[in-house]
Amino acid sequence: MEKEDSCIIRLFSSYCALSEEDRRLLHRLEESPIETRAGQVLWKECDKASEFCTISKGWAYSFRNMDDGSRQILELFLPGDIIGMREFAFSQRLTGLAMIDDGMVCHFPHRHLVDLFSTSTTLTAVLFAIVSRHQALLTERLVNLARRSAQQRLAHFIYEIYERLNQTGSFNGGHFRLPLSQEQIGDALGLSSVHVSRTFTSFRKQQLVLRERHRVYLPNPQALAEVADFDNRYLNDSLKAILGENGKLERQSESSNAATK
Amino acid sequence: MEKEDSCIIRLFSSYCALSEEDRRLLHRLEESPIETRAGQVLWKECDKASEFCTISKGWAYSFRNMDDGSRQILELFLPGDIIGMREFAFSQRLTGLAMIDDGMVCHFPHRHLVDLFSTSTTLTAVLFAIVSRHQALLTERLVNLARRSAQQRLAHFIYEIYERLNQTGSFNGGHFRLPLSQEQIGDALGLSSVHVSRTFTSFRKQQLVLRERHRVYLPNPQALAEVADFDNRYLNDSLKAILGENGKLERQSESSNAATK
DNA sequence: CGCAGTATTGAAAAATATCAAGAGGGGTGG
DNA sequence: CCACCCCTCTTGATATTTTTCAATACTGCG
Repeated sequence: MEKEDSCIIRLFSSYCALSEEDRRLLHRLEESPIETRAGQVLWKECDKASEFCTISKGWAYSFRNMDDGSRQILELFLPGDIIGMREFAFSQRLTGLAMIDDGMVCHFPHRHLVDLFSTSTTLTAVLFAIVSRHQALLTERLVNLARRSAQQRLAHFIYEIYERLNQTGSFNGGHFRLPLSQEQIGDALGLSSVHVSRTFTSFRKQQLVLRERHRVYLPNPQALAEVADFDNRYLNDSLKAILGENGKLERQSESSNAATK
Repeated sequence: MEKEDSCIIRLFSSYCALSEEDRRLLHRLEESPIETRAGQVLWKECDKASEFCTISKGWAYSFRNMDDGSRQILELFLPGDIIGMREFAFSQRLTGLAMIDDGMVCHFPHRHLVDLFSTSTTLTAVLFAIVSRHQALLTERLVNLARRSAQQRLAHFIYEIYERLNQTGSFNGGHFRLPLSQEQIGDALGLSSVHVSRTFTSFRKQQLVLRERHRVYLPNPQALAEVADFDNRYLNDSLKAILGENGKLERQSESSNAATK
């Protein structure tokens, strides 16, 4: 991995070794980076959907506004993520998308992906793996919302972010930035902001999570994972060699990601 | 669509016209049909994952057993669905899979899909569209669990099944079979079976849903959809022409599926 | 007929939401 | 530099929703 690699190339190459040609194809997906501002809404429900986008800087979330005025935050996107794959088969957006931070995104039309299907089997398979992992995240979130207490939900949410930041190497020191208000966290967890506050207070008393403004310290990540009933297979098993046996596809060395659990 | 078409060919051809070659490729995914019994567990969490499967008869669900002994049902699979795409990037199953009905399934290894990527751009794109639609279902379920009351959840759940059965032409007369116990419904909705029972009772009083054993009558589907705050775009918009502009891919006539909403 | 799984109903308990009031913090304009 | 304001967070009291426990009824089946 050369240092000039973009986020998306780093993402793909964590799954599989890429040819120069593959890199060139991927670069097409990041042709026109756009600066975005914190709070900016990139699209709303029901907007026309004909583009994906990649995020190379900042955090974003997808959301759904409900009839009763409440809001559900569905996914949290960190740098390197691909956004909008849900709507590949749809003509309209099913969820809105908003920036949390200032950041940088690149749009590209659905058609570029179809082009990619016909040019590189490797990239197609990797893309499929990425979608598959994304679905695993979504599934886990679903379990979290449906079956766990407020404490567990919040613990799971924070620990998942901690793990994802770890994976992309964005975690250093015992703390990280969590640029979400308690209201936004509540919207993500299906809880009222008041209850999120109470839960944070309780975590502070238990020395599980110390939150200060937008900075979070985890004195004992392992303990937090246990509270959350966190099983990190859905995050850490996704770099397996899908492609090993096919002649055209090379298995990548495993050095880039330590096996866990 | 010839009458000899299998479920999966019908599924794919609802997105896009298929060549003979495409059909032949798809047939490979249904080589070895296996009879299954009601209640049979096809795989459990943590089992090795190297196969997808298609379901051609009967209903199935994916589930997750929680540490506290409860269970979450994540997805409901009806005939024609492809199962296990979540684990394409994983070496282990993340959820179990169980049959509701007696039925028929066909297993095929992940590698067949990679082969398909390298042989047919059309099928690849359609597959992607199918995955995308599946993700839309999952997202909608998430919103349902996180943001709605028990009444709305149940209404949404039932109405979604009603719509899906309509789409595959499996709905006739004013009623359909819903072969799930109230406990299973609760497991799917994150509710206790007791509360599911109360909610059904309330629906009966409101003449929204009449449930008798495993048969469900909807005197007024529209009213049910309104209670559920149901927006059917996520089910009915997914057959758009993704592939129109690419030379190799033909847009299908729209006759097979009426536009809705 | 009896049995096992499933469904219903009531009463009490638990979890979470809502409402409301106040506290803290950071940016902005004077 | 200060005052003010807006936004976010905290905390308490109360209301609502859903769960749990328990008892009883129902249903299909051997």
